[in-house]
Amino acid sequence: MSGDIYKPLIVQSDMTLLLETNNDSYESARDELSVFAEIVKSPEYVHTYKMTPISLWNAASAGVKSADILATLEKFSKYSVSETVIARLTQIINRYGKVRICREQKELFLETDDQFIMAQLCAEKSVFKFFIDTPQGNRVKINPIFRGHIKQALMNIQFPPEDLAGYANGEELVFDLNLNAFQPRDYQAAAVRAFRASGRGDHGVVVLPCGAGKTVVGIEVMAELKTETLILTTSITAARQWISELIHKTNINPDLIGEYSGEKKEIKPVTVSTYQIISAKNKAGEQKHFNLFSERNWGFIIYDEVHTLPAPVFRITAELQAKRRLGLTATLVREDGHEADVFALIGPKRHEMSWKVLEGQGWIAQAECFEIRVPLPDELKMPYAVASKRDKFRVAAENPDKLEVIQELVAKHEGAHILIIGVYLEQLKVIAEKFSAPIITGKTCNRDREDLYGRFKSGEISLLVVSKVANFAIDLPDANVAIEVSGNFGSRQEEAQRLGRILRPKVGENKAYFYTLVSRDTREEDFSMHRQLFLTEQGYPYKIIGEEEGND
DNA sequence: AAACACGGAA
DNA sequence: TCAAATCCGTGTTT
Repeated sequence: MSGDIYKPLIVQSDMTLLLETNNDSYESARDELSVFAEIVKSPEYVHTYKMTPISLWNAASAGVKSADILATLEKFSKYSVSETVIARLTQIINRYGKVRICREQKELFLETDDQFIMAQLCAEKSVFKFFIDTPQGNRVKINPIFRGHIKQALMNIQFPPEDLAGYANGEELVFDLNLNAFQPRDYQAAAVRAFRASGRGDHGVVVLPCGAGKTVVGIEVMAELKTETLILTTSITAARQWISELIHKTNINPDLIGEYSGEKKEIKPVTVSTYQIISAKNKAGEQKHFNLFSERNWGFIIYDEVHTLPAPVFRITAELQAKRRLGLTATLVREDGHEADVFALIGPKRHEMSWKVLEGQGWIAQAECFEIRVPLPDELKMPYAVASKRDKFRVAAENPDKLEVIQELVAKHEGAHILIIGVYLEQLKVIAEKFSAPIITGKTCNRDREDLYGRFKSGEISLLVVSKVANFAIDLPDANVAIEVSGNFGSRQEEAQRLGRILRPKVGENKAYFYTLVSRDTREEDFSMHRQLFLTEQGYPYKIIGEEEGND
């Protein structure tokens, strides 16, 4: 355990990890650290990771032991790991599963092997208010109605429970996969196995990059469970995508598949709905559309894009703990810190596939990311300086000198399919005009959108300007170059989504390019850095261009 | 019925 | 932090 200053890692006693990026073992260290730590900062030479309770519990739920983590830290660390870190780490990891929820016939119990923990729970009002009996030895009867609430309460006091109480079986639905139409991929099958893992499985989250076929994972699980299923999505477009995938990839009679949305109110053995309609309230202010949950005996619930769950859906999910449930997402990070609710109410992360691994296997295109820093023109320096804090961002984002850079990039990638993505309509209109390219905004009607998508796909149009619709529309066509001219503050998942647009495998050279333009020495740089965190964690370094005067 | 327009929500 | 986008519900027109 003697120190070795040529290793890449420094483990600090506040549970943060500093990783040098220009070290030979940087990449293997990054891959191993991401199992139990989250990246928080990614400037050029040293990346900062943090071991949080949730990141550690996710690892613990996958069977990682504190000794494994310690071994990884020792393997990469310059100096021996401090006692404080070892103690804290072990303490957090060991808490996972110390408390279990178990079933005996129709009754639910909270169980622990440790009488001191039981004593502690009995002293915690937020927890003991759900007890419906006095503890017998190391277990206590709880009210099944509050299975979700008690899990949230236990999370709050840092005792993430392991839920072994099982599920109510839903109505049977017999069908098979249509294996003539598609071939399940190895990693999708691995995700299904990890989710189903006997005993503790059938609730939890699967993390897969955009374009890796998350719906296929959901459909494969459905084919194993063979029960009536409710699928919740973020938009109508996504809902319809699920429906058409289900029709294409299974032999379920299309009459048995329904859409429950603002337009249609079908409740069928397989029903696809949106989070919004579930969150809708009536005049009295209480949950409308609750019949969606009570009308049929669902055996399985799929949460698409689980990182976007709105608060009301968490409330409902808390009541649905006896249902099998699968969360799907490309990124578990939320800017609002509701990861704990996802962990408590949906379940732990069961499987994660990194973008880099998929890239290596050729399932997604190889991507190169660049951040190009464009100086503010002199005439905007004064307006920027005097602008209020919140206007500064807009001034920087709309830097007109970005136009020239776009020009260069477009020239460089002649013949490519180029997508220009931005937030501010005014700016986008100027760009569209300059390159006489069509523009798609929220106002563009569906017919025009489809027409433009079609012409872009066929190659008739090589340049398309899109606004925030790019974040929602999942039917955007393939492109191999994306230029981001302005982004939405620090949203990490937005960045991930946008990169996802260009990652679908390409014919010929399987490569894609992603450029993000920011004004140099402005607040835009800070936000841009935050957005990139997620991608850095996934192994996509940004090359920064234009840091010094006389850039290219 | 289906297609649209508008306001509210979060 | 903003601006722009979504969906839902209701009401009106074809």
